[in-house]
Amino acid sequence: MPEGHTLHRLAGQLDDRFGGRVVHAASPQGRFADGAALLDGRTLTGAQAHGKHLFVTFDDEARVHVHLGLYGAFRFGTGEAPAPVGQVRLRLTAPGDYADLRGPTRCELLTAYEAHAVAARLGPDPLRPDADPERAWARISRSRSSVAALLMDQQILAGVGNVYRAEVLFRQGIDPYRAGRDLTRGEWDALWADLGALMREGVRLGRIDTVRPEHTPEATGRAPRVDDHGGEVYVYRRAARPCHVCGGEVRTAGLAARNLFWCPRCQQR
DNA sequence: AGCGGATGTACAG
DNA sequence: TGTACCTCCGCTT
Repeated sequence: MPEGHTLHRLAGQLDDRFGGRVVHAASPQGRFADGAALLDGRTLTGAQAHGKHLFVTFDDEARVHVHLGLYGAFRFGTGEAPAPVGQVRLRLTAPGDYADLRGPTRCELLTAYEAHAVAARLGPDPLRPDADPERAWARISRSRSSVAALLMDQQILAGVGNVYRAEVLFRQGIDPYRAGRDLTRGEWDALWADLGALMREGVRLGRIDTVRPEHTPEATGRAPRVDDHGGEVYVYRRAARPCHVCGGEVRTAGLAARNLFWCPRCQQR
């Protein structure tokens, strides 16, 4: 379930479980065998996320750069690690703890310099304290592209995916097809602030929950959402269903090879 | 049992 | 713009 919040949460979990410890690294599947061999027996010094990219640092300054792509995932376990089932790209173990990485689109060993270069290509990440929203606004406020496309562009904003895009535009009442350069400064400030709040909540809970208290199933009596991303949302994957706020029909359309969801009645600004 | 879609990205043309 | 990547899960049969 990888949007930016997932990677920040993973960085924290890797830090908690393996930070400062000597780890055993292996690639049961074999596709990261060379990298795992170089890391095996080293001390894992820390893990950081920048947008959807994860960097795990070791005592020789080498970094593992991981991008989960659409279906990559880490799974953590305690106790003795069981024999790997299926395709495990990277397994990290330390006494009493293990972590399995499956299905990433990238898992590679980088130098500190190369890792910095990867991060430098990304826009500001609402989850990072060092993020500078002015960098994103400078691009957005000059662009003729739709705000929906701009929010997903990792060189403009890092960490926002299809769920946060749909949900933040709904919460701010912004029509996804509006051009970036037609947004007001006030609208941008509200988008940035809301993304930060939503994504921090996502890190805390481990799921994407965007529905305000007054619109929750408990408050309105409607049936709670049950699906594989787990959270309560306004519009994401709710095409043709009634809007939680106005009761109108949620719409969907393709936009840059992704499915966009929005409520035309609530999002007219 | 098998199909298709998914919270993402990169590359071909 | 389309397709490949290569994993999981829900849905259909």
